[in-house]
Amino acid sequence: MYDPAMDSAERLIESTRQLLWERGYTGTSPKAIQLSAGAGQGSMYHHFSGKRDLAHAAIERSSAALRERAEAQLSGPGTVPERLAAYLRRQRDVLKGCAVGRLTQDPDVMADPLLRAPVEETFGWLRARISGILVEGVERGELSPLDPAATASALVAVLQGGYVLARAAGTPEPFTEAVTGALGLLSAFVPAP
Amino acid sequence: MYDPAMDSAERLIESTRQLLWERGYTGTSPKAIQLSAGAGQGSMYHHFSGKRDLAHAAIERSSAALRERAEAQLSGPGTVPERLAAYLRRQRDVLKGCAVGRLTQDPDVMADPLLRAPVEETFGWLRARISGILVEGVERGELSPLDPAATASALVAVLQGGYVLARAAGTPEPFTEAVTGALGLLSAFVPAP
DNA sequence: GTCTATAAGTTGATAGAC
DNA sequence: GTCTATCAACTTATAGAC
Repeated sequence: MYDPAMDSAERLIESTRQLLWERGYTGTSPKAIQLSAGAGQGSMYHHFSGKRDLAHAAIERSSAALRERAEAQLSGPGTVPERLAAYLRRQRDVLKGCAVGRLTQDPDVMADPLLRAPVEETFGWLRARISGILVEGVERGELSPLDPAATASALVAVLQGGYVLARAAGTPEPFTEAVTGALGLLSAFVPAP
Repeated sequence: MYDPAMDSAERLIESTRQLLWERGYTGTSPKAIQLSAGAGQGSMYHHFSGKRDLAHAAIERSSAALRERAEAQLSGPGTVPERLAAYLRRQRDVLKGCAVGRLTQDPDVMADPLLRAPVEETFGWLRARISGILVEGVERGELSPLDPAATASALVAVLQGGYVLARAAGTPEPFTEAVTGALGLLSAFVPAP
């Protein structure tokens, strides 16, 4: 993770982001962050008040990144079913899991309003965004009538649960399979051309 | 967790099971286990070789429990769609999450073949079991033809992802909503009576 | 079986020099 | 801004008494 092109504060945030992703909040020590960033204790405590402060910056960044990547696919060209398929089938580092979803399993993150807020907002936004797209699809006649909010939650859950199944299996295959299954079910709501 | 009706070894396993569920492997110390079980260090290291040994016993137990509860619903009465709905809608402590799925986020568990095996087996079994039930449903004419393996993975993913969304939101609602969405999509494959 | 003592290493910081 | 020293508490045991 050490990259001399970034300044210390930047390297510390990026290292924290990666370590939170891989090991969670409890599993990530200031020492490990400093080692990964190539920064000393003095540097870390100069730029940030402590582990919590660094984690906050890292979580905000991961949350923003998730939203940007999702929006890029969801606002793309094509019909609503095509846009949803593009989002679900997007290239992902499946075995690494979701940098934001992962944090929901960390009780210390969820117990801290400051750390928790970006996680809550991100999934709230994603479910609402996909629900809106489903409404759009029904209105345009690209989808048969369905419950938009419930279907949106199901689609987001398939991704988050797909990561769990893939990690359990040790291979990305169950993730891809779950996405295929979800799109197969959804295809029953796509009117014939 | 202290229950004088259980012996020390039993209380240690149950305490470990609960702590792994709530805080994960990294977040659970031998000291916390002993405190929760009302057992001393000597007792713990007499019955178990260490934290890993105790975690192994606890994970085996959680995995067996998940399979038993799932089988109870899945082998129940009714048509295939009814049995799947009964399983998906089963009463759950949603905000607590899944005791087995949670472990997939713990790198120390996934890196250890002994601790990882029960997790891998449990989800492998569950996906195969539901896939078999879907095959049964199609054969009986209770479901229109669909991809059984992919649909099974999608349904299990909806549950695991539902836990993630619920914890992110701080309320069980997104879990219930995701299940409703999944059953709504599946209902398009249930022939009219 | 359970208890207490001991210990080397880590955690998450603070203090003050440069 | 970054460095080194220091620190109290915790982690994950091991040893030996009872």
